[in-house]
Amino acid sequence: MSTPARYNFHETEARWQKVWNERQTFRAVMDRARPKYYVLEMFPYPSGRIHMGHVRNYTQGDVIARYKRARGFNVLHPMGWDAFGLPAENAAMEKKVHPKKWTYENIATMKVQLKSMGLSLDWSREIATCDPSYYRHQQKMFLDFWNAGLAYRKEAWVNWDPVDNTVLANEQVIEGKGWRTGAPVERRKLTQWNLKITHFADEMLERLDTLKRWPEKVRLMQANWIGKSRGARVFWDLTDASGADRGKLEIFTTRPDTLYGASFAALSPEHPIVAELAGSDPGLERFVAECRKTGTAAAEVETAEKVGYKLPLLARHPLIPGKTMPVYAANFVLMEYGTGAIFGCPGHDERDHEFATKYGLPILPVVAPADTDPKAFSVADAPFVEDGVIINSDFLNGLGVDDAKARVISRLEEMGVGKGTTQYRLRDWLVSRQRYWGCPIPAIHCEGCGIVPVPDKDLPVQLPDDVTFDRPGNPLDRHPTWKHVDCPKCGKPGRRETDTFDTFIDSSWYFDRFTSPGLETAPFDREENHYWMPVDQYIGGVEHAILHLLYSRFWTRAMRDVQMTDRDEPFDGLFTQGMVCHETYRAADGAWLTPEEISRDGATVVRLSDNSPVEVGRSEKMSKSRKNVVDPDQIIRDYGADTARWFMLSDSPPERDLEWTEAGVTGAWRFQQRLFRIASTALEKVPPAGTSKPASFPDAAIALRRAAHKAIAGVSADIEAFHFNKAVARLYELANTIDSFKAADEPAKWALREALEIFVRLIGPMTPHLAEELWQQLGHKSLLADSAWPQPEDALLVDDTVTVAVQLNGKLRGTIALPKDAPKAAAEAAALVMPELLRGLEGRAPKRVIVVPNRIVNVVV
RNA sequence: GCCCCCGUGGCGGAAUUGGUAGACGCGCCUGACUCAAAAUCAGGUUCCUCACGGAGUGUUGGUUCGAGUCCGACCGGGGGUACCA
Repeated sequence: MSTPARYNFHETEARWQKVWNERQTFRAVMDRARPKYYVLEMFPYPSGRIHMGHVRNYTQGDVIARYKRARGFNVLHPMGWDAFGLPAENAAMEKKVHPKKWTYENIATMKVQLKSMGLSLDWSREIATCDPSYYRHQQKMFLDFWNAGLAYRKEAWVNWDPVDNTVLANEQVIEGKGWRTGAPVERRKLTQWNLKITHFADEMLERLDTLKRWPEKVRLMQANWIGKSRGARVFWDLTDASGADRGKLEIFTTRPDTLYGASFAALSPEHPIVAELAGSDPGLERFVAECRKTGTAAAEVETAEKVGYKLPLLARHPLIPGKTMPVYAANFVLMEYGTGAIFGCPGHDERDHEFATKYGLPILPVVAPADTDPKAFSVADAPFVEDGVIINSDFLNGLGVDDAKARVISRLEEMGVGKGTTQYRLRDWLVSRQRYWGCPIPAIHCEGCGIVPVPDKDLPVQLPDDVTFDRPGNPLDRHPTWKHVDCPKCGKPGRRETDTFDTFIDSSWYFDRFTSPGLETAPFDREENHYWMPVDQYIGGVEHAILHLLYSRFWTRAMRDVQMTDRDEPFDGLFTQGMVCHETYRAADGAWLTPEEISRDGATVVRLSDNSPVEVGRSEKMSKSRKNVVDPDQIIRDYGADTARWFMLSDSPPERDLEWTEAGVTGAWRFQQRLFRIASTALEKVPPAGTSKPASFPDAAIALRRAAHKAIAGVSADIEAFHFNKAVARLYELANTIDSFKAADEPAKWALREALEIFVRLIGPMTPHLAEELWQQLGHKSLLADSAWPQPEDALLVDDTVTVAVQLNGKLRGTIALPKDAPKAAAEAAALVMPELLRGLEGRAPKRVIVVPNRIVNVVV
């Protein structure tokens, strides 16, 4: 036997990539006769180089794409670039390179890197969101939404990121800090563009239940973010100390059942009534200013004491004639939620209790635990927030909380002093950004006409190239000429809007654009879009559970409302993959070290440069700051794309974090080599392709055939269920079985070829280059990428003999081999003569014997 | 605080509907090959015990002929979210 050649992945991977490219194997064309399958991974931001997170994401998507393709689906698997964004501007400031140049150079680099992974992508559909041919349609859609009342400008308190010098949407503030910079956000009152995402709050919440192929976790996060709560709005008459009418106060509450326990009213410091009073009250003005200073960071909020400022007003209780209560401005009342005003019920709310205790306000219990004597029940020390029975509340006494809510709301409505309402936590999407490298907002400010849309004929509003980044702030704003345009309505000099769109708009419809990427006259062709959409399988990081995934659901509905599509949801199936982690290393001086800077010998780890000891830290998400990054380029160069892909899929379930280890990679690499060797050795024995099937097989060959056909069924099910690690384990098993198979006669050799062919087809989605190579060596002229997925023979999926466990009182005593579906009596008889069982029985007679066919016999004494 | 998820060998992780716990891989050990090493190949590898056997899926209690899986309480880890009235 000749020594098998070593597998040259360099040459092989490049060769097959070239073949796929030249034959345009993965080009997608609409074909109504075939079922479509749209596989999409979240497109990358062109930051410079791909990282391991990309490799994991795109490997998973590629497995699905290639698998579905083999199963006969017309697969669309495109790739593009989320190309607008702040890093390009930061690069411009630091490296004096234009954002456009920087972005396109990064795209070029990353495209080469992605191509080296051997992904089954249709590159002819590549798009970049910074291309005017893309964003012109975005501008047009925005104008349509504006026209339909889904976009508006409003002055409001907004989140300002002081590092990026721009406003942020609510979703982009994480624990009081900017999502990109981590800087504590400031509150500013500004006039900004908003999209009316709240218009769809209820629909988006309701439809979550129908997204069966989304992770439960993501649906839950979105539901919490939308935050629907039922309650009531209640109107309180305000008077001053003399009893003179001072208007009405509207509050929101989810606990109208506790209205009889009210002891004060509190307004947000930003409430209009407070603002008005502050004009003539310097003390109040100081209080409001003080509240504004307190940050919104989680730690600050938690420790901040509840403080109030008593206003010269009294509120009349809507249900208790003659009862009035004090009115405060209070720092814990938010202007953005409800009506910016509350009533305080200290007996049944933590915050109100703290506030009332501090200011000596009455604390009256109006709900008591069901089995407690109401007279003995006190909430002086702590509020009672659980369900119970209403007390001290006139017509509500004796009711449960839910009944009381319904009863009091109908009473309030009868009296005309309140109404039942639904409140959402979700707020409208603030989309203007005071930045250059984004899609210009197509609007013109005119002194006479107000804010005017840019006419269709003037679209796209293109970014000017000649901008400077020598100063902070928005380069568009200080551009000498760009913003000076005439009003399209009256022709007088106007001013162009210099804000650009939040880049999350760019990514809210790119999946639609992929269905007709070159179309100039519209964002997409209706028929193409109707054929390909929705995305059947979307894959990306869970960090977008709210941001991108919520915005995309909104944009899809907005397009529907302006009659562009008839679709409600963009993504039929969603999978969120885990992060790629790596150990961290620190030198004695505390400096982080890269994996290349260290050397490992058994348990000891030292620094390569000077052999000094290195402290090994826990595995964390790969990040530049901790230096625990491994460059995919390097891995692909040293081990090949197939090895990187195989390792990404083995071991860890795809939704969980994966720890990247050098040992794991070399293990994956050795397996590629071993496979090549197993196949090469076997190839010398097997009959040529197309040899007809023998009439019968020896037992060993039947066992091999069973193993191969079971692998088909198992791997298929595993891929469908995103259990790639289990599919990998099955493939190892099949490889081991093939490796140890001795093909003595012709039927056995035929079975060996069959098993090899099945194996090669099963690894096709995972290690496509090696599989394509072996497929060719097996004597096939056509591409594996164009071949159908193997079909298992049903007869080979079931065994004719099964191993049945025999237990004594539930403890395993041994196993017996029985024909499949043997009668219970036969199983029992076979078990009862087992020596291991008899020894355990010690002569006792069985009280009961439980037989589960094909599984277990349990003897009970 | 509230909501959700997860605790299985030295490690990553398997285990349809409750039915032989530890598949598969990594690591480690032994042996073969080699002057030697690497690579490769063969065997072993949950723990205790020489063995027979026993124990074992975070802890603890329960349901069941039988529990990693179901139920209760607790401990630990992770994620989401929050003065949301």
